[in-house]
Amino acid sequence: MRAKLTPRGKDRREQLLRTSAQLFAERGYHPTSVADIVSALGVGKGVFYWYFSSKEELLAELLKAGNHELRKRQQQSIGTEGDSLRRIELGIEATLAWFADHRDHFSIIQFAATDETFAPVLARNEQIGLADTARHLKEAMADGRIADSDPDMLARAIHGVIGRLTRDYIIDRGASVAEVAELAKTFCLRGLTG
Amino acid sequence: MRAKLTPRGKDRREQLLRTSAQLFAERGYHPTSVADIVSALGVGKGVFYWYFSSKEELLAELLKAGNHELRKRQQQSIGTEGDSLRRIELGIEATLAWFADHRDHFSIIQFAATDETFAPVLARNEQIGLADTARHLKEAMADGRIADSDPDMLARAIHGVIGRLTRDYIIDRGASVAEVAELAKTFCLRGLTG
Amino acid sequence: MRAKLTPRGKDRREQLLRTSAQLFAERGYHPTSVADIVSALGVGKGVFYWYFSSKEELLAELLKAGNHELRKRQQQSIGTEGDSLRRIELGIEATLAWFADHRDHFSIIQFAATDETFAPVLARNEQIGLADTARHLKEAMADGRIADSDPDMLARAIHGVIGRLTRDYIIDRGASVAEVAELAKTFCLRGLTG
Amino acid sequence: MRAKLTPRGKDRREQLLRTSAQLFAERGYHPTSVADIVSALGVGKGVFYWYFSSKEELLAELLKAGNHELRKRQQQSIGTEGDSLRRIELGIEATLAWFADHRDHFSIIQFAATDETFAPVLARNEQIGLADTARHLKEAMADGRIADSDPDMLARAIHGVIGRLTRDYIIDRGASVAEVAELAKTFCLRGLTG
DNA sequence: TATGAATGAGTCTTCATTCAT
DNA sequence: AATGAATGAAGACTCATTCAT
Repeated sequence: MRAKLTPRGKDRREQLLRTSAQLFAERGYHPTSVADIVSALGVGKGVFYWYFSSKEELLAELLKAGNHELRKRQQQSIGTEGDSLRRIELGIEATLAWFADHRDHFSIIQFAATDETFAPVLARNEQIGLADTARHLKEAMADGRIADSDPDMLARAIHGVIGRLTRDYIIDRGASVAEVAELAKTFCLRGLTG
Repeated sequence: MRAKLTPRGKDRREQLLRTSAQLFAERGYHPTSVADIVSALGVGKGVFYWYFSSKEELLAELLKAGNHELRKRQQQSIGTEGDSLRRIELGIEATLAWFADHRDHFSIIQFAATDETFAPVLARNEQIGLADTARHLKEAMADGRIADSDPDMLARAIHGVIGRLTRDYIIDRGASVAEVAELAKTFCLRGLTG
Repeated sequence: MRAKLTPRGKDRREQLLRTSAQLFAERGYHPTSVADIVSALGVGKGVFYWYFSSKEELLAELLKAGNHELRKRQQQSIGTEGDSLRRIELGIEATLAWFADHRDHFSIIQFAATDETFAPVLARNEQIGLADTARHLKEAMADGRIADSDPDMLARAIHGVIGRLTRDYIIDRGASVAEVAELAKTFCLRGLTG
Repeated sequence: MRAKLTPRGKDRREQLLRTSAQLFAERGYHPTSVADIVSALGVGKGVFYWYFSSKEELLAELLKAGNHELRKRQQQSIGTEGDSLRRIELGIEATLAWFADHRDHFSIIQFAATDETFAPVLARNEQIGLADTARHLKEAMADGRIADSDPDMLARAIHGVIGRLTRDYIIDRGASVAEVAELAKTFCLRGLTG
């Protein structure tokens, strides 16, 4: 991770990130060699190692950047909404919508989850997302909107629903976000409120 | 997949299956070499290939056998229970309990999901589980116990909850099955009935 | 090579020889494993090593036995023919005819020629065949039927013609022996007599 | 088959080709491992795979390049000779002479003939050589220099003679080209003209 | 910045042969 | 005589990474 990059250098870096993400999603991380990546861009192998110190670092970068974007989208979507449960609904929608636009990212996360190496990055990402959800849940409990219960476990249950429906419908079948979001919101909100 | 195996041969095969599952779960599939597996058993490399035609076949075998066992447990647990929603609850409990006893299997499934090679086996396994759940849901809808909705999508939502809580609590933290099952059942049942 | 074999034992040995020859011809010597051979016969691996001390020995056996048969056929064909040149013609015909009936053997010889291991057996076989031909040639020279020349080199030239036409027409295209023999005899006899 | 090679790269490629040819000829194709090849050059194993995608490809390359050279030599030797039969004689001589200078190549062809994998390349090479010879034969027939007969079969008979004498005298005994060519030419020309 | 070349440990798999029963 | 099981050396090939230019 060089500190200073010329504009051209930034472009190259972006190119590498984009191309890798695509290839990783298509073929998987291990089956995609550094040689594949650079040759897809028509450059020499040195280029890769000029911008990234290793293949692992690149994936970590991808993971971090993706999560950053996802969260931005969630926050934009939630905006200043005052209702805690409504915030959860908006978050669900935003998440599905973002993955619909960034399908590559899903498979990458999926893989990273099976490799100890990426546990730290992934854990941090998840922690952030869970904390967001849990915050809304705690507020809803404090307001008596939902019964008292373990907010962390509930947050994980909700993320489980989102993750599974995203994979099965958004990624695998290219279903419409609205349709899936509808069921996801209903199921989760009822699950919380009873 | 040799047709005839002497008792001794069956034992060896089981040993290989067990040992592999353990190593795959600990270090991951790729990082575990065939050499690691056989040397853990203190036998020659050829032994592996006497019982399995490839490392891939071994994993597929593990996947199939595991799912078979899981389903057996679910069926035993459900027994002749007549109430459709209660059957779902029993299924949730049985699943968490089985994974608590077979943590290795969870990481193996997780990995397999990231490798195209195993998509067919995995798809078949999932399909079976989903169909079981969807059947109960359809019955509940027919009986007016829950509102009409897409039973397949609901089944996947439920499996999403179970999968996530299993991973985060049963596998990662060794939490008690009862405790997790309690929340999972409540969340899912409310999610269905509103 | 066990000294005494029961009648049943002799059969087994023959079966092994026949099956091996066929498989070697179809797939090649190296690509055919001992496992392939015994499993084609539906017997255990021990059987193979009961009758042959090694895969190599089996091939050598095949080579020797085949050559023995070929020569028998040539001799039967030549019988008591008094004319030396006519004897060469009869030999050519008999050789083509024998290979037409034993195509497997041709590929086996072909392979053996590329492996140092079998050089001795092959050399011995060739030597015998060449000596037969050379004897007729010497007689023809002594009788003034053909010009004096190196009988060994001439014999090899004749064998070159036979070998090549056998491969290209008898083996590869299943051409009729008569047709090929016609040209072979004409070409060789003219080559000798001018 | 990398498209771009620096001068240094071209050298390496040539070295690999040369070294492999030598080792294949000495020990045979299968007994020569890629490890043997690279260690004979004192380089790492990856070098081999930088220039050739497989051991097979290397051999195919060798076969093609060799045949190309041989044919060049034949054409140079024949030049603008107008007499069809004389062209055949010149071709015979050139072939023996080329193999005398490239003995390695002979064993390589010999081996390749026993492995289905190389059948296509070999077939193409042979086809070219046979077509050349057959062309001269047809001309000779048209001119009434030799009797009408199957030109393809005759070409194969001639190649049979050349192949055999090359192997037995040029390769195995290092005999003088002139001496062998003399008999080969006489035998074949007489064989044709009667 | 970038390239082509090189490294070499590590992977899966094959197979002739031997052994215990 | 015969079987299923086991051995283990050897082979082709991959690939992240480094280096000389």
